[in-house]
Amino acid sequence: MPALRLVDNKTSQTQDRIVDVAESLFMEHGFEATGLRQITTKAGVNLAAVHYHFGSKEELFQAVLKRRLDPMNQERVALLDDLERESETTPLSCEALIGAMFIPALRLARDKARGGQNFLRLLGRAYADPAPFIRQFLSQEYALMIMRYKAAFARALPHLPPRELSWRLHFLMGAMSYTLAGTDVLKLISELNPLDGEDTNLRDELLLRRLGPFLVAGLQAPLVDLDSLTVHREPPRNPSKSARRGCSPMSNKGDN
Amino acid sequence: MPALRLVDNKTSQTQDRIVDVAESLFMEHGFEATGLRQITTKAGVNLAAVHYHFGSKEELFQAVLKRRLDPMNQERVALLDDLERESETTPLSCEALIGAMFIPALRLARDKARGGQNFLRLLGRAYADPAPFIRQFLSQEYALMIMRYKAAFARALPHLPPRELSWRLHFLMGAMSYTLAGTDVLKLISELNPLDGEDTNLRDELLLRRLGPFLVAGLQAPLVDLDSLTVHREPPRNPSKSARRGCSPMSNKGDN
DNA sequence: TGCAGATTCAAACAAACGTTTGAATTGGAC
DNA sequence: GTCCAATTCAAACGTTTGTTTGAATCTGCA
Repeated sequence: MPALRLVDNKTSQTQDRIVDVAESLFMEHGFEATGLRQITTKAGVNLAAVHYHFGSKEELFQAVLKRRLDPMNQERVALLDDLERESETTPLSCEALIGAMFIPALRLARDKARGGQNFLRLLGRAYADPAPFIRQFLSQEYALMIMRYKAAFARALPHLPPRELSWRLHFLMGAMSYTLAGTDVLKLISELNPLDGEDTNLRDELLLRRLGPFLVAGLQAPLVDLDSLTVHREPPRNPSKSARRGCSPMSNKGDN
Repeated sequence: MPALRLVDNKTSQTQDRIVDVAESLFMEHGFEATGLRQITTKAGVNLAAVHYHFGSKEELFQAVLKRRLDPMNQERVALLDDLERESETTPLSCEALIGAMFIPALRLARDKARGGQNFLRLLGRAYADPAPFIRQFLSQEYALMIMRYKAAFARALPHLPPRELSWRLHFLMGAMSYTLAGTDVLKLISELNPLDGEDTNLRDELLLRRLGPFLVAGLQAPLVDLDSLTVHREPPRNPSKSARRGCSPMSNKGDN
């Protein structure tokens, strides 16, 4: 039984080819539906090479994610470090924090021709996967970055109670990852952008200028009065009344 | 070869058991990773029953989704019908529209003990699945509802250009589906809610009171000036400048 | 040249996959 | 009781799955 990855000074060509092909196939068919034989055949390597270099299919999957995820989150933290170093006294703005979170992801999406965009779709799939080894891997992979940004947002929005902030960041991550994954099953943005295929930097800037204000406004939304809610066990006979009841309590309490 | 589903007056017990078990297993392991033998064994039915009643594994999957998706989206449209009938003249508020979209989904999540929540996680997986038969099925399943609400939001936010509205609804669906799926890989809302296990109606109302204002504020965010953006091919040497540059252009143009 | 150690290779492992088949069983209508 | 259709059943179809094995090949150092 050969030792795993004893030589790491010059990463083998075989490993790279496997990870490259695995990334595209995992993205296309998902983790479970992708066979090792598809990967090794398309990569032009022997089937046993996967287990020799990575140990198992699961570890190969983690290697695929780790290769791009680690640099992205490190860049996010580095940007936050820079921001905090430059403005030691004044708290950072939500705009700056959102930009620092979003830009590394966009840069990743743009990287390596089409590989980057594929990776983010693969990441979107991994988010929704309940397999323990994936969830555990992802949560540990994001732990540091999330902790840092959570603290930074708490300073940027000092009036928000901690739990309210957690929820709003939850919504933020939802909108952000949904947008980055770019699945759009609902064909909401079907009207094709006339800038498609043009300058990607310009497209990214356009996207950030749309997503940014949406998220900033959401984060800064006025606080609601959670105490005044009344609960009804069963909705009343008329469904329309139930609907109106359901949205009216969103009325806010103060003006922030 | 027996005809498929010729008798539909009294739905067979076997079909229901298959769909019930398939829903929980598809949710747990995903479509590809779930074997028909797992389903039929756990359901206590014969292996061939799946093909007899549904035709194939793919059609079984669609049946699982359709069973809960159809009523939910029909309820959404019905609520919108009621709202529009009641206030013919004045345009509907964003709060009302968001509530009408969200409440049927919450009611589904609460339905059938734990089955509902499982279904929404399964739905979250299906969103991210690039398999053509899933994407085609979902987009046709949502088509009518999305069209109706898009038009309603357009009337509620008449100052938004169509493309801007599409993007904001895209962000809205991202936050909403991410929240409904309830995966939370990033452990953002780890601080467990003290209301856990208590009245679900109250929990739902709380959730809507948090998500609603966030989305309303996002939808009503001031318009940005998309013309004034300048594009840089390569980010400057100092990464912090790149970060600040990335978030500052979010500054808005008018006050809506 | 010769000896390791790292890597690749073809081949096989048991197990599970979706699907099909044809006979056995069931349930009502006459 | 008989007949017909709907349904269930056990068994097998041919593939494909992830993983393992042991020998062959390659690479670099003495």
